[in-house]
Amino acid sequence: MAVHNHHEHAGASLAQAAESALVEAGEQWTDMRADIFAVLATFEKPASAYDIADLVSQKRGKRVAPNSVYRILDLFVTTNLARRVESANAYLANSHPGCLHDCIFLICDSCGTATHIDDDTLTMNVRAAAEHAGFAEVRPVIEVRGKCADCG
Amino acid sequence: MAVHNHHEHAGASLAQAAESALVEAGEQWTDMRADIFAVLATFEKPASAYDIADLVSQKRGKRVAPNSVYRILDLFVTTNLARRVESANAYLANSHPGCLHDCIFLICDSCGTATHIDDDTLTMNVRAAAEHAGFAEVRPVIEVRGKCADCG
DNA sequence: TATGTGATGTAATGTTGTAACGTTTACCGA
DNA sequence: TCGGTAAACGTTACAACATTACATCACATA
Repeated sequence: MAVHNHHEHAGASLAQAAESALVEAGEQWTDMRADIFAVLATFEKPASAYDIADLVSQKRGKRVAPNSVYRILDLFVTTNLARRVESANAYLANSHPGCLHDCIFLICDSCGTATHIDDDTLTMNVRAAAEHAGFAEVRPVIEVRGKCADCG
Repeated sequence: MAVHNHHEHAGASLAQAAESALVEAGEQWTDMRADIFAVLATFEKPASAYDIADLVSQKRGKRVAPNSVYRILDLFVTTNLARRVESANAYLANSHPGCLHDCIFLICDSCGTATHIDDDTLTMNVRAAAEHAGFAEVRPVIEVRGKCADCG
């Protein structure tokens, strides 16, 4: 089992960490980005770009188009502030930005909440298998749909 | 490394195998289903429901609505004749129906073609990790995006 | 024939994602 | 202070993916 130390952030601490990470990546921490990150971070379940657009629109009292949200979500994903959950067409805030991982997401089909596991051994094996098959620049997508402990 | 014997089917043999598997599952092998499976099986890349709808429409000389295609694709997925590739919003024919697996898909971001690996040890580890976290009835989604050998 | 069931057809709509292009803002050097 | 530039953001339109509700058809059988 790979050992790995995390800071699991939440709330203001998480926003702080996100800001640092983004600035470190040479990007700006604008009001819009802060708002979108804040909204994203309040979700337990993967949030769709449209969900976020609605909430940010409310928050600002002015319509924010999905389009703008996608742009910023893409930025967040490439800078590792957020993750896209492919099997849900939705996004999650990364609770430990600045720390690079292949996450394994667990999504409950019943209540929709998502948690994640970090198991570097496992994800490395997946990468290795793909590379062995001749793939390069691999980006593993490892998600597990199922029924969570609460819904069991 | 888990040992596992497959029949990797192709062409008519694959259609045959699919038909048997579907009938075995207590479902009918209709013309429509045969056509959709045939079209799906010609693809190297994951095929969207709309792609399939277009081709089947041509083949039949009559518009087949996406709706009908989705219905049948869902049936194929539940009976293990086809797989959904979550990260591509598309489907692949299962080249060894009747044989139950958690496949690992490798999708090339450059040319779009998909291959798959069967590594039961690896997928069992993913299942185990999810179950250890309290999840039940788990369905792993393991896909790797990257650059295939040909595009490298 | 009447009735039930499963498969398919039709139409409408909802959801997710992108493209193209215009406007604003922040910052920099003259 | 004045333009110039580039990044961020806004607006509109549209493309791609997916579902819902309901109608119809074919076939089996009471």
